[in-house]
Amino acid sequence: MTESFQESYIKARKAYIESRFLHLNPMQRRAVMQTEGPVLVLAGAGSGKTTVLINRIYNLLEYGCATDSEEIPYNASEEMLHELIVHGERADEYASLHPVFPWQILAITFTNKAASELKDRLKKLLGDEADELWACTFHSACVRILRRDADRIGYTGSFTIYDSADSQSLIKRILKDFNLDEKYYPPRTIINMISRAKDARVTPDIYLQNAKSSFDQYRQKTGEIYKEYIHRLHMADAMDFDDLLLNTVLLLEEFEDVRDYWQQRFRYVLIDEYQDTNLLQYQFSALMAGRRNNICVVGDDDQSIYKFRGATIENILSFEKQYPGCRTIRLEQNYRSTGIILDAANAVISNNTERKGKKLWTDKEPGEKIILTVADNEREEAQQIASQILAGYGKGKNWHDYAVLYRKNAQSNAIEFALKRNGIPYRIFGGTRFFDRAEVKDILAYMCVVASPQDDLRLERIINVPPRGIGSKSVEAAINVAAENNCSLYEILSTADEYEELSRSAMKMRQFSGMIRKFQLFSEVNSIDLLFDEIIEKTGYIHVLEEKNTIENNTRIENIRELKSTILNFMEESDDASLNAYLANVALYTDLDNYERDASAVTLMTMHASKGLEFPHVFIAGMEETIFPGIQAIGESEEMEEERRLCYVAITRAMKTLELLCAKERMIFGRTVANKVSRFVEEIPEEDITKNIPKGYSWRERCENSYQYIKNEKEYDIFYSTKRSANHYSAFSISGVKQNSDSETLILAVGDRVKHRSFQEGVVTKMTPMGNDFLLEIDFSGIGSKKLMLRAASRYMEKI
DNA sequence: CGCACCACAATTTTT
DNA sequence: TTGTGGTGCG
Repeated sequence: MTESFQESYIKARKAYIESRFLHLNPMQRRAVMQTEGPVLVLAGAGSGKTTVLINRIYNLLEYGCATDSEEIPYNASEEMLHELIVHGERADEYASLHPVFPWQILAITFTNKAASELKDRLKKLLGDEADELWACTFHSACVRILRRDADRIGYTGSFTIYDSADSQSLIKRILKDFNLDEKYYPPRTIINMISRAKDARVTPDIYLQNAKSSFDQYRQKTGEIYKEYIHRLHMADAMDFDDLLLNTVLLLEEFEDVRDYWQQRFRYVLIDEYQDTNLLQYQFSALMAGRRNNICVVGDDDQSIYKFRGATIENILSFEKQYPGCRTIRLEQNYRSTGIILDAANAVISNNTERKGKKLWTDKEPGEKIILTVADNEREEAQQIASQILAGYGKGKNWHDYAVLYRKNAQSNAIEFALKRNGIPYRIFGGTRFFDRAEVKDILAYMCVVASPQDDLRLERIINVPPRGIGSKSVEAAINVAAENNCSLYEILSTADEYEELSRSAMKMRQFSGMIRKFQLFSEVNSIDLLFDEIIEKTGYIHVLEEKNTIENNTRIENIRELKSTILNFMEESDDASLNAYLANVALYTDLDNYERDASAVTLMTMHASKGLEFPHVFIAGMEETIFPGIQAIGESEEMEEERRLCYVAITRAMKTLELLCAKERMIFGRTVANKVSRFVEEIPEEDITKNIPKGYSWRERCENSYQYIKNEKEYDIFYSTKRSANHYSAFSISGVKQNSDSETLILAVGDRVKHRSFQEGVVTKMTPMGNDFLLEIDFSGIGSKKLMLRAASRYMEKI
């Protein structure tokens, strides 16, 4: 076989495969065909990222590494070459080189929704073969890996998963047992701190050591909580979200055979939304890609909006350094939006400094201008949206062509109300999630306890729900006994009459544990939907709700019915319909997964939730300083950049039209405030925008008389230093707001020392005007920085 | 023990 | 304005 034959074979093969991907643009095609080694795909919004992922996987399965290899089949012949050149019948076969089996591919996404969309699209392309492929989230991938070998690291294979609400109640429980005040140790803050520690791989012991050497009492306490938290999770055979990642990484690092197994298995690793990965997720990816280093990450640094939960943009910025020889591909052609929308998005994001730099372009028409509407208040803002949608619907648009995006969930109220009044069907995402509703959690808690009775946390939740006469005193006593005997609460309940201190409710406790026992036996021979029915029936849960025929109770019953339908759904779709499998699935399930693109309804969601979605017509409500960008970002350049990225994400959701709205005044916490129009609006080029502003309204004028608008850190500093030198004016005379007659609001300035009723002494480090009030940041010695509203906090503070 | 009412505090985004 | 957590009474 001559060398030139080999060359022409490779060439023909490549040309042939290329011809199979002609529906892609050249950059996309490169991303599909560079199969070997590390690849970084910087994919702008709407640049066909998912298409690339799908086609890349298709290419791997169909042609293996043929497009990125010098190797030719050992039996390559002139005939085969000819077949390739003329695209003959057997060309497909001859072009293929070491095709990949579906189970050798690991494709990681961030949301279940993205994962199932990937799967669905692959299924359409490949048929049932796609089922073998791992297209899942980090968390579910970790669960699968852990289920197999959890015993190596001290868990059983059927460990339970705690969602964030579970973690929070566990923290609260610990605080109680430690006799610590939730005010000093807000559970949320503690959870955040633990989460960060885990991500940085700081163990409780290291954490405590650090705290001790720096004589930090507060950190020492939180360290103890951290330690206890881990301990209790372990006792309950439970892992929280972070543990899933951490333990997987530990497992892979520690056990060579386990690592080998997975590295051997997965020839190709693909990671979506790489800009949102945290340290652990990076380590996980690196471990899985292992020796072959066939890792392809797809992401967009401009769309990194989850820094607050530990995502480090560094991962994507430094990918090229971490993987020398990496090949970088930029996808900048946008297939989603009109020229004007892209122009606006580019203009806004260009105000950020920390980015790789990328400019979206399109060959589409410029399209319609962006509209800015200034409404009188949030009610009118919502009404504007409703009217526009109604008008569009009248012209033949579908409800699902519309989306309303906002910064925070609280904004949805007014919009919901307006849509309701106008009879517009809508779907809302976020807010209290379905699986966070009390009734849903209750029923699931029953199922958890049936699956693993040592789950004290869930047991405690349902021990008296519905009421069965085991009050908090009795529960407390039983918990104490359990702690003394170092065993689970369930064990104590089932042997309650052996303990004197439980004599009063022993009967009821035994009845309860007997019922759980019966459920366990029941579930051994029955499917989960029947177990569900049995639990509802025997606990009388729905029955109790039915007794009071209130709207609330009816919606609760609805929710429980809905839960049943998710169970049935799960049983249909999953090949492992065991109780454990269901519970694991449920913990990782979010509302967004319910999202149906074609449901005939307007979509309401936060900008965060909208990532990855697209809509022909988009409204963004609340384009005001202090809302978007949020108050917390003003004056903080890093956070401001994140807000701006969020704005970029929101703008690029729109395909055809985009309307921005703001209100002259709006109610926040029962108070009317006037905000300045968002700086992001001003960053959009004049020529892209049509301003729909009431006569005689000038936001520029407003801004001069209002402290709602603080442009950057410098101005901010000047603002406060002037205030300070002005010798302690009342906050309210400063902001030009009438002082309350009964007000005993403190007169404060940055630098003042205060004494708070519960937090003791602290120093005011920051004052931010907010509505008719000020947001104070006070650094309390030992506790750290706290944010308080001046008006409210004045009653508990004095100046010292 | 359970329910109703009151007081207070708090404001972001979520796999 | 909203939600939560604590208290006091039946």
